[in-house]
Amino acid sequence: MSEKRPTIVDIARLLGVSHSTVSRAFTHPQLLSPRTVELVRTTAADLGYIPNRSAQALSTGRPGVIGLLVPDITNPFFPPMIRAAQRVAERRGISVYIGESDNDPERELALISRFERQVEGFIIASSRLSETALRGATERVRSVLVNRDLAGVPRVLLPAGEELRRAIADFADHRAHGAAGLAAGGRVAYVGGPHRSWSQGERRAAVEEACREHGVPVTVSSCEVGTYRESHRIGEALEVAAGDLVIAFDDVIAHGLFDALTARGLRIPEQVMVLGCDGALPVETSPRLPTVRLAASGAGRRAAEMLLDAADPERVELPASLVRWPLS
Amino acid sequence: MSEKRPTIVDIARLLGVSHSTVSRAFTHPQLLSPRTVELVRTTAADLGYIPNRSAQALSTGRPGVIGLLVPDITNPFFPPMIRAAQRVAERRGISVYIGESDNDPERELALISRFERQVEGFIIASSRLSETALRGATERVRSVLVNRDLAGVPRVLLPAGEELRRAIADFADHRAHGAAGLAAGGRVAYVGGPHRSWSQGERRAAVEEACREHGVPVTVSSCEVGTYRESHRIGEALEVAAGDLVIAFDDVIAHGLFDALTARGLRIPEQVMVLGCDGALPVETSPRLPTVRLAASGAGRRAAEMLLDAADPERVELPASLVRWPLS
DNA sequence: TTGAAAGCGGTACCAG
DNA sequence: CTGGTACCGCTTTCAA
Repeated sequence: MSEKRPTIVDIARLLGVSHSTVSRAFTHPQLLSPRTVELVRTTAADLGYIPNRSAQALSTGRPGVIGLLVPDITNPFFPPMIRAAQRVAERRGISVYIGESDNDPERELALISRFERQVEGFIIASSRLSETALRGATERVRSVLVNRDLAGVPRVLLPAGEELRRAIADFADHRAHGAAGLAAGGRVAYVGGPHRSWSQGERRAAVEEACREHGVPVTVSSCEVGTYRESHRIGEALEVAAGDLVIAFDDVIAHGLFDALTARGLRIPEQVMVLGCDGALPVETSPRLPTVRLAASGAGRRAAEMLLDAADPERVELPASLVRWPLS
Repeated sequence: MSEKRPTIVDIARLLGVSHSTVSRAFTHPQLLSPRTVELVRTTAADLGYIPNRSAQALSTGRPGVIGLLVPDITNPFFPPMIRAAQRVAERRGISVYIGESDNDPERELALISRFERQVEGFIIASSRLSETALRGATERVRSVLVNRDLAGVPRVLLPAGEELRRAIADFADHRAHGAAGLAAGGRVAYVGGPHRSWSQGERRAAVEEACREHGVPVTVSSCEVGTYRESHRIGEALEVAAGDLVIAFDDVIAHGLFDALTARGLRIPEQVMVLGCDGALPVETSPRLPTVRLAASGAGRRAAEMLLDAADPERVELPASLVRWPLS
């Protein structure tokens, strides 16, 4: 396998032209006579010529690759983002290195220094780095952040706060009017995610603010790892009563809570409502859980475009949508 | 950002040695005096030297990258595989290009030709290519297949057949003894996946054979796209009665069927059992569905090792395990 | 044990 | 419009 593939020199020799001509036929065809371009291109195709990216990278200084860093590829939120970014890159002839930090800042930093020399830039999703570390990295390599709000660095944010506030407002409203089996004393229980991330802060703050504003009591707890299994355990002990609204950091946690609460005999959504976040699970439950659906694909696409088109709009927010919400 | 990073020439000049010496300090330290090696290495570290992979690739002819092709990155089966392969590659200083074919043979082929010149080899998971096309590709570039059984090409297989047979044997057994609410007339309904893949054939064949062998009537149908939504719709119309066993191609389909059947008033698993495959969902249902859990991570790891260590054992099967199965 | 020099496969500048 | 040539950063003979 892998016979020696033809280079521009082979093509040049075959055509009796200089290899610069062959190169130009691909990179600056305007400088050449249409006939020459045509000739070069067809023989190149005949020979099965494919440019050597390493050589191009070396001579242009542009590697033709971007790095995409995620904390956890098995979190269903990321694959759609990866896919979208990849599609954009592909259309521009650019490849994507995938790097997974495993939620570990050390590993994230290691990945960055491992790749920084080889890529045109990074898309760093849900970075676990400290502000200092992240700023240092982004100063060395062109980067676009996803779900991290660092002033001065291009970033795409998927805030869920607005929709969470809406949900809580609806909840407070129904509660006040004693509608639909909601007891007057209903509370909100927020179960946060495992990491200190921008999303974490944003969602929690929104929940707390909205509850304060609407005079709804709220309790806050957190996961350590964020798996279904763990949140199920949390749900077994969670202080919840009929009339409450349980808000989870994400859909996986929401599902664990949902199942645990159901097992405790609480009827959902009639007695207790469970609201998740992300909207990227490949499966649903029955009854289907409401969620704040985030534009993961949109974020991947936008981030890639910002990175590759070097566009300026440096802080982009993509709207979320509250779906399957029974109170609106 | 991106100041000019130091090259071996910078280090060489600083030390008053030739740049070949610097190069050797990294690639063939045995050839140098320990003092020189030490000297070069420390000043390299001081300067923050990072080798330029493109240059290395160009001069050695080895790109230091492998390509990992999957049909659908949002299918929860693949991320653990990607992660595992990535870890192995990383440990060897090799990066991973991720490519998604979107279940489209054309796209898969396009990705292959786009990458083949830039990678040391491919891991091709669940290829959708015809045998001819795939053989052509694997002749040009070193490749390891996952879940595709092409003689002569190194491959890692995750067969589910044995465990499916076991499940059906259990089912037939219980049915014969009229145990646990299983009506004597119970049947097996197999709902296949959307693609003609090796796994598809393997699972379906196993189900049909085992049913024939045990004298259990079986019906076979198929998904067109394989989403939760679609399989839910299929479940609404599926011909099922109390005492039946429903086997789905994967867990996503199983969940759709499960919810639809539950909505039809069938109690699961008391009246109807639903068995999935893969065991990679980030969430579970309640009651938790049994599944044939495949070693996705193991496959990623093995495939990467086979590719990078150029080892010979060319056909590897990784065992599956039937989990949460109520009849064993 | 080290240096000099020739590539690897392209790009891009300078002439003509 | 096209050819000649230097160069990108590193590896690898070949000599010394």
